[in-house]
Amino acid sequence: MAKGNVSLSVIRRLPRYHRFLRELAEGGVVRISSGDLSKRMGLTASQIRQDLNCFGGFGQQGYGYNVKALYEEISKILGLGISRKTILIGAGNLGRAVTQHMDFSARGFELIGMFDVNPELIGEKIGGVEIYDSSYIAEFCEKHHPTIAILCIPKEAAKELAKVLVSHGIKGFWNFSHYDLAIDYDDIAVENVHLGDSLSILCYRVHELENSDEGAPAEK
Amino acid sequence: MAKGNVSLSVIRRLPRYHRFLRELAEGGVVRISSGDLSKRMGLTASQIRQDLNCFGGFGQQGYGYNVKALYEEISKILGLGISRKTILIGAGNLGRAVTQHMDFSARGFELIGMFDVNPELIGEKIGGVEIYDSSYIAEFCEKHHPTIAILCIPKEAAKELAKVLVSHGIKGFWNFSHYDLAIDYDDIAVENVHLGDSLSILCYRVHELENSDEGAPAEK
DNA sequence: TAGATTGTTAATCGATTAACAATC
DNA sequence: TAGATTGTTAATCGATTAACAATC
Repeated sequence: MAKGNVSLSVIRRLPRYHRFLRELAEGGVVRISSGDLSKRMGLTASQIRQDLNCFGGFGQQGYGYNVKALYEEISKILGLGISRKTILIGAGNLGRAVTQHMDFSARGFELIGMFDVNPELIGEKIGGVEIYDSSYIAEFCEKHHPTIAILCIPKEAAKELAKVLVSHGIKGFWNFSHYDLAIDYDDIAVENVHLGDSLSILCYRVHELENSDEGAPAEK
Repeated sequence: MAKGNVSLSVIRRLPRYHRFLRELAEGGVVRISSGDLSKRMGLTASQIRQDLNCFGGFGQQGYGYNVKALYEEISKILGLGISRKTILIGAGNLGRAVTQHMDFSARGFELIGMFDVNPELIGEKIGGVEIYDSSYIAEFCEKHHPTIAILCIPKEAAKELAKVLVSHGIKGFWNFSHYDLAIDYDDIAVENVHLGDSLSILCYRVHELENSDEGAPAEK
């Protein structure tokens, strides 16, 4: 589907296109031009057309793009809807919240088990999914062959555990631990969610704003 | 402190430098060269020196960088440690998990109140911080003057609420709602955390990996 | 001093934007 | 047909990398 290698910049914009298109479709919009979409998204029309043409010519001259069709195309490009057995490791506050907050199944992630080292949590069910003892992970993987792991554990544990999980067939990590998983494996997909880094960036930007305000009149 | 305007690419790398330097300092490492750090972080030495020199010359020829001093400098650049009154809106699973999971005070965020529309939650305390009724937000802001808001609410609510919060003095948003806040305000700092987009990107990358595997021998 | 490593300038690379012929 | 808008090529812009003189 993709014409050659698509840059990370483009890929990172795809989910946002997908989101806007879904909203447009839900709002009953049938067709949209790159110009119109660019205004809504705060991008240039050129960029939108360039991005989409990495994957194919989905538009029509003089018409624009069919919202629903384009939405479906991007769904396919993203690989949404392909079912993938998923496990979550670390059923603490964050792990449980993520489980309850995200619609995993909408993106094809089928959560089949959660794991924790805390004996108090073991046996509990969150959204119908049982929490098992972490020592059972290897055996569980051999039995059920999950391919995705969500890591909500401290960084010390993550580093060691990642190796074990890879050796048991995990192909993708959604990593919430404060550890950059990507460095060690390049034949494995890793998406890091560094909430701490994100909060630090907010901090910088508020700080920056305060400094630029000093003396300078409010811009608008 | 900053020499002119620093690009977003550089800023987004700062928290990661900060994280690595803290770990090095904790590990007892006193000095480090850009070359050594580049290997650990998977960057080029050139990039590290370029990035740091946006803010000042923190190194010394022939020696490298003093780990602790550089860590402190980046802390200052990021504006960590400046106390900012913070409120959290939406004390559902995600909001409560974020509260318990993040060390807000380490970055100067002082959580002074949480808000929710769910009557069952009102009056409850999470980590010593009380959950109030959302209808009390405006009054609370007038009284306590928070400058940061963490949004853990549905996107419909976020759009409307953001306006209200801005009019009551909020300068920075940590936005977990599925809504791109940045478009409307550019004199306000916004850091969006789109967990759904992040999961979609993981989906794409796993998908891409599977496709590149087909036929091609395993790379390594 | 000699070796190491920075800060900084120049070269390269990649991503974004502009332009426009093709065409619905 | 005329107007609109794409797909795509070329131009620009910005970010990364390389190189090296300065200097600890």
